[in-house]
Amino acid sequence: MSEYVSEPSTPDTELPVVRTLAERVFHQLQRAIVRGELPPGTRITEPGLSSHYGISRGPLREAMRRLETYRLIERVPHVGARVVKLSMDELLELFDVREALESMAARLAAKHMTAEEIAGLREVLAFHERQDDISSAEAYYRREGDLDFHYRIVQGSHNRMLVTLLCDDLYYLVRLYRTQFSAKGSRPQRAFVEHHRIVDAIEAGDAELAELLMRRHVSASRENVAASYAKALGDEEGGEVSLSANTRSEE
Amino acid sequence: MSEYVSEPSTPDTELPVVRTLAERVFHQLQRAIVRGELPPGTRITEPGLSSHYGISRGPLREAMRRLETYRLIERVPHVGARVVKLSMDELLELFDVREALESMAARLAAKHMTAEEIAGLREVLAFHERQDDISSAEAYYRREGDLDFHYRIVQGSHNRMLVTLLCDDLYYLVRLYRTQFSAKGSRPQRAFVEHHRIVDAIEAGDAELAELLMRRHVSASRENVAASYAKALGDEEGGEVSLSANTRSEE
DNA sequence: ATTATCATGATTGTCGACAACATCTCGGCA
DNA sequence: TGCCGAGATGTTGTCGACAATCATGATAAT
Repeated sequence: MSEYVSEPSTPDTELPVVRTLAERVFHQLQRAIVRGELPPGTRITEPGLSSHYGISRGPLREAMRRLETYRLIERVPHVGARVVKLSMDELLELFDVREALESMAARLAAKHMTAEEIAGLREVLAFHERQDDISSAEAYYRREGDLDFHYRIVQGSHNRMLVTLLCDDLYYLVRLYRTQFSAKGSRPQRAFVEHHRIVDAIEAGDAELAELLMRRHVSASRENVAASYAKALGDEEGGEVSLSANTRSEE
Repeated sequence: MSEYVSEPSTPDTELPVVRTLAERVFHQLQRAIVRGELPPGTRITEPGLSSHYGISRGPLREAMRRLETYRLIERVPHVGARVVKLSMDELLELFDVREALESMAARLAAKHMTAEEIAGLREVLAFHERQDDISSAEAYYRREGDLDFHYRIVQGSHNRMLVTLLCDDLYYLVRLYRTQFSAKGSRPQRAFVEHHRIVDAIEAGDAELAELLMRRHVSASRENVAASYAKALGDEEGGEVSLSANTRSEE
C-alpha cells in the first residue's frame, strides 16, 4: 500500500512534514480507517487510543476532531465517537455531490489547465491502459489510478476551494467507500474510453463538452453502483444485504 | 441582529442545545467573525481568548479547530491563527462551487421537494416582495432572506451530504463574504423574477429546468460581483481597491 | 415477570502547568 | 552603517489530574 507503482510521477501529495503529534496520529488513524483496519462502527475511545499510540489525550482529541471534519468518524458529546457507518443511500448522495463538483472541475480544467498538466493527464491514462493489459486482476492500482485521474482534473481546475473540497475533504470518504463496498472494478474499457474523451475535450478547450462528459461519467458510475446494489438486494430476496455487496465503483 | 423578522417561520436551525463549553464559545466566536466584530486578519491568540471568555485553553482550542474546519480562521502549527482574509479571487471561486452545488440542489429539489416545502418556499418569496416594497433600504433582512431562499432549496434536495456542505460548511463563509464586501443589494427585481421561475420549475417537477435556472441565477450573481469589482478597480486607476468595494452579491 | 430506581464504572469535558517552538529585540561584529 | 546571532518573550504543543456526564447492571417494588 505504501509503495506506489511510481510510474507517472504520482501526484505526490506534498508529503506534509508532520510537525506535531496530533498530525502524526491523525494520519495514522486516517490510514487505518480508510484501509479498513478500523471497521465501520468501531467505537473510538480516547483513553484506549491514547495509550495505544503512546500519547496524551490532548493531541488525540485534536486528531479525532480532524477525523470528524473529514467525516471519517462521528462524535456525540459526552457519549463518544465511532468510525463512520456507510450506507448505500449516503454513497449515492456522495455520487450526486461528486457529479456536481467534478463536472464543474472539468469545465474549469478545460479553461485553465496548462499544457504540462494535460500531458501529465495523458501519461496517467497511458499508464492505466498498460497496467490493465498486463495484470487486469490488479484492480487496486487501477482504482488508485482512477482516483489519480480525477484528482488531476480537479487540480487542473485551478480553483483552490474546489480542490480543497474534493481532494482534501471528500477524497478519503471516497476511498473509504471503496474499501467498504469492496469495489471490484468492472467495465474498465468503457471507463477508459470516457476518460480519453474527457481529456480530448479538455485539450480542445471545450468547457461545455468536458463538463457534460464528466457529468455522464460520474453519473454512469453512480447508476452502475445503484444497479449492482439493487441486483444484490434482489438476490437475497428482500433480506438484508451485506455491507460488502458486489457493487462496482470503478469510479 | 439577534431578533429576526419572524415572518415565514424562519428555518429555525434547530437551536442546538449547547452541551459543552467548547460549543458555546465556538458559536460566540463564529458570530463575532461573521458579523465583522473580529475583522479579517485579526490574530487569534489562545491565552487572550481563553481569558476573555473565562474558560481554559482546552475547550478554546476545540472551538478554534471547529472554526478552522468552517474556514473562518486559518491556523499554522506553532505560529498561530488569524481570521480568514478574503480575496476577490476566492469569492469568485466560492461562486463557482456554489453554482455547481446549488444547481444540483435545485435539480434534486425538483424531484424530491414536498408540497409543504414548496409552499414554504413561496411564502418566503412573498415575504421578500412585501419587505422589498415597504423598505427597500433594509437590505440586511433581504439578504438574510435571500440566503433563506437558497437554504430551503438545498434542504429540499433531501441530500444530507449536500445540505451539510452548503448549509453547514459554506453558509457561514458566504455570510462572511457579504459582510466583508459590504454587499449592497441591487437588481432585486431581476433576482425576484429568477427566484419565482426557479420555484415554478421545481413545482412543475422539471429538474433540468430548475437546475439550469439556478445555475444561471448564481452565475449572474457571480458576473455581477466580478463586474462591480472590475469597475471599482478601474475607478481607482490600477490602485489598490479597498476591500469593501461596492460589489453586490444579492444573488 | 416486568419495570423503575439507583449505584457503579467508564468515558468525556475541563483545567492548570510544563516543555517546545517561533518571533522579536538587542548587542556584537564586519 | 548594515548584517548576523544570542537571548528574552510570548505563544503553541503536550501532559496528567480532577470533575461532570452517560451507559450498564443490579436491586427492589409493583
